Amino acid sequence: MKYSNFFLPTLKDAPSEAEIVSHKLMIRSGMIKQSSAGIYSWLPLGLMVLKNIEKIVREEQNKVGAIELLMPTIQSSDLWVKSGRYDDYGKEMLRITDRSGREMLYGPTNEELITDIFQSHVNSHKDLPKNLYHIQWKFRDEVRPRFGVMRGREFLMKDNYSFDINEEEAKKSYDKMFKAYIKTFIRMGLTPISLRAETGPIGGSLSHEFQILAKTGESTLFYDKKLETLNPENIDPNELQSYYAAVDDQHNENNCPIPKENLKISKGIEVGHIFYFGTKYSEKLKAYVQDKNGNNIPVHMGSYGIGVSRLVGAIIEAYHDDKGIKWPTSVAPFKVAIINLMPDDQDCATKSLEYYNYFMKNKTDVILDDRVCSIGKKLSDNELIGIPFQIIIGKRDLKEGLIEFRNRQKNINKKIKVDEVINFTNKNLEL
RNA sequence: CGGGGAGUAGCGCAGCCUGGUAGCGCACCUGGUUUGGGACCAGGGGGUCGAAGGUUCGAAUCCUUUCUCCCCGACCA
Repeated sequence: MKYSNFFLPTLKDAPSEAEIVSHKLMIRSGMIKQSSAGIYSWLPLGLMVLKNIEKIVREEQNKVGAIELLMPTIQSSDLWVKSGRYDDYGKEMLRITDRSGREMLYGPTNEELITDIFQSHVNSHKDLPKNLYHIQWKFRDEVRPRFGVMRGREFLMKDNYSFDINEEEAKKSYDKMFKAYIKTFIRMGLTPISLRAETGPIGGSLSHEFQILAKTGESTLFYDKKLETLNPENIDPNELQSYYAAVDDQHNENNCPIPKENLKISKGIEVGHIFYFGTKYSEKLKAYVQDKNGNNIPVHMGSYGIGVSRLVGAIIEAYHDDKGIKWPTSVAPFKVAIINLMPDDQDCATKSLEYYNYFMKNKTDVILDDRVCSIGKKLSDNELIGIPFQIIIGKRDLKEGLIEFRNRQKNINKKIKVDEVINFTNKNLEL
């Protein structure tokens, strides 16, 4: 992508409505524009990141055998009446009446719909286990939306639902998801901390929430330091679940089960939540299968959510400095930025294009900053949008056969010979 | 939903107390000079002052109503 052809409206000052750093940076870097309280348009740069996160989530789900489908945003109220949640959900649920006076709603979650889909097609224990998911926009009419996309009313969520014959099998599905979640967040460059959680209105008996570490996080976490150094290739859910982790109001110094030297305290942001809730919905919505003996039994279910749009904000909370965003490479909108400081200079233009064409051909996400504007603006815009690897081409260095290479995350600036730029960048991309 | 704050140009703000028909910085447009950190000079465009009603010869400014947005709290992916 050439910057001059792109739509990337950066701002020097954030609008006064933005308070926390990720919200400010998302607005300043032209990722989102607020439409109304808790509802945002995703501008091209923001959408790219959202899609990258979505892709990682999808890949990790598919790897463990979850099957993607897509359910609607607008649902009819009748299934919710059956499950008993039409009244329970209260004002958080956005209710809509269609032209014939039917009561509809913008789905805040999808247990009812998925259970209905399941029950109408699955009748035998032989079809189990099943794990279905979708990535869809949800709406919860929060009393007080805030923190930009981290607590919007409209948000993109990956939610899946597992169906098993009994509790023991359901726990296996649960653990599989648990593991997939840890891997998903690690792939995004984050440090996930899993905590045993309250089940809340979704109900059930077993639940974990996943927080990621960020200095500016909302909750304070107390946890075993082993949770900080996980090897994604070698995750044992049961072992992880046995490690100590608690949010501040559950933590008690006096009966903390682990020694003080192993206890870490950090701020976190919740980005995922998983539940096992047994037969709560399957009984109400008649999701029964026949077991080996021909008995109709309700399936055991779990549900698993990842806040995809929230992750965009959360990652920024975890990775930024006073100049802007520092994207982890895996989710960055572009991996490489080629910054031509002097687009009017023939040599600079030629060199920039040469690199640009190379990366385009090699399918590396690359942006060429070919704008005619001051150097300061160019460099600060690129710092703001936080592309991990920046190749800076200017007349001064080029005369000496040099180019400046920057790693935004590691704060590394380095002069490199022009001929080595491509190899050097590729080497960095592999890390 | 309780408490607090704010709506004036795309963004950040001043003006309001003490009414006289709107201003600054950035951004934008034109021309020129610049070129390794948001550059400079000159010229220029853009606002029914959130909305409605009222007071007044006259309202951004005073009064009333209303809408929106933000912050703190209780609640959540």
